Amino acid sequence: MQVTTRERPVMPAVPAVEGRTAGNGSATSVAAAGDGAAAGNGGAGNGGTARRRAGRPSAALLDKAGITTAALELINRKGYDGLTMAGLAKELDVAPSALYNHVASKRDVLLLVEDHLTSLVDVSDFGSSPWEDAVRSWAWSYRNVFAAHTPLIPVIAVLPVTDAPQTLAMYETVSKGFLDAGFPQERVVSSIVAFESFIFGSAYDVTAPEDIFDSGSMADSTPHFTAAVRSASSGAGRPADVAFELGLEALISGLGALRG
Amino acid sequence: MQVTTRERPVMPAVPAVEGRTAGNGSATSVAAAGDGAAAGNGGAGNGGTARRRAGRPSAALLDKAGITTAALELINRKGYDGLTMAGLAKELDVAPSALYNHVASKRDVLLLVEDHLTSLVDVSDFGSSPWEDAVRSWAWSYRNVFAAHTPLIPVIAVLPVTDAPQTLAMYETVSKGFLDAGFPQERVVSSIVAFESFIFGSAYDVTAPEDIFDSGSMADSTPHFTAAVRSASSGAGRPADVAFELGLEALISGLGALRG
DNA sequence: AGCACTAAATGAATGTCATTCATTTATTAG
DNA sequence: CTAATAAATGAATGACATTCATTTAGTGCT
Repeated sequence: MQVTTRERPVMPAVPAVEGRTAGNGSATSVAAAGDGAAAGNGGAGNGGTARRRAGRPSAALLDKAGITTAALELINRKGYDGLTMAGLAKELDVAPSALYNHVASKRDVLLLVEDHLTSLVDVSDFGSSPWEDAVRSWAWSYRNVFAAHTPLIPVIAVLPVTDAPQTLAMYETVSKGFLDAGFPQERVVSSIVAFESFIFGSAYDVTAPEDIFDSGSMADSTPHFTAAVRSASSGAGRPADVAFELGLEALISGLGALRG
Repeated sequence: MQVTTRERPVMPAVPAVEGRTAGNGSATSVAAAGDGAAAGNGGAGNGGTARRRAGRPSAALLDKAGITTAALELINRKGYDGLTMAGLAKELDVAPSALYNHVASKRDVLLLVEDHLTSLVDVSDFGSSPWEDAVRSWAWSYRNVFAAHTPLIPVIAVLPVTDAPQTLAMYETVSKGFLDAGFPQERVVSSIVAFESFIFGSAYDVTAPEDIFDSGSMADSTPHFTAAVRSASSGAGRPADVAFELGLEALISGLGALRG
């Protein structure tokens, strides 16, 4: 079946030749999403573009870098619930199905975002500062970046690094830092994983509501816990930060002992 | 609008009086989902029950304990993707909308499951063993329980304990254990949170694919990391277990130092 | 006993999504 | 020049969670 009788007024539509060299191959290079320059579409300004004709446009409207940028923009503006394929398409002024010429699924979009965010993690102290200091700044930065992106954590945890070049680059830098600090080669990966596990878990804490430990009506039956919660509240700094600092320093001194 | 002309052959349907005392109040008691006895429905056997008549049945078909049990059964059989409200309803031989008389949302179902699982975490060593040993068995048990239920972690992390009595009970036991071991009251909650963060993060690791660190074609550009991955693979035990052990022992000795 | 109210079912929408498919148009390889 | 491929559109499709009107059964009050 499939009867599709439909007249549409043929409207020639503007030629739309933007001045940009085709350059950027799309399938081969694995998303060098670093610099946001690519895939313009200005964003603002085109309020009410005339409906685009069907068929391949002369210059591609989409590429991975542009999709990544738009996804981040959408996430920042509306949160992860607001990140829908339809919304992303609208942001890019494109039909939803067009996205599937560039990514295979929504998960792919999340991967692009994840890899971009990882490139924001600060690894600059490895090589220039003592191991303890380098790990400390890396860990705080890593936690801070992903605290605002916890929905990505389940994705990262199971993500083969092959699919995420920036992530792989971070591991390389950190691994070298651990090796140079005297870690035995067989322990490097396990140690990094231990730090990462703590970091991801701690990222969730940041998003927890203030009253998460309010025992409410059950306070009577949980005296020790209730008292501990109350006395903790006077401590300085956000609770999530206090716990992170505590655990991080414990890991740094505990794992640091593995060095030769 | 809403025209609903529809004849249905009136079929008396079996009286369905199951021998069980009504007992169990549903709204008041906050889910004592411990023993799975409640809300039978056998599971197997009733292949093709005659369609039930609309309207309130003489004996309630659903309660929180039954929903919890069925949800767990479904999760074990089909995973979290298989846990849908429709599927859960089918498991309980009930219309999907019936569930909403007992839970407000799917999230509520996840909360019931979470709280039940928490009751499976082993806290028995607190009070009977040295702090180090008690924490160790608690942490391993906690991680193992939730490794099979990582989709709950985002829920737990933001869950006010008020809504989860078993979870609160666990915190009470653990808090007392920390206090008895000599932890200053103001540090107890932060310390527990630090352990928990590590535990949740580590639960994800368990589910990671074997080849997660395979750097594939990028191996050349990541020599240190690639070498570290290779040399780690000869280590004993599952990688996730090795990392967990390493981090846990570091936390135990690091945080243990806080005691007076 | 009668009556209003509430609890617990059914069944039929609803609305939101991700994803797929046929079709159209443009570019590129042979 | 022609076949293949790439990149759009627009119209389904199929899961889902959730809501609503309706039906039936217990409960509390007078």
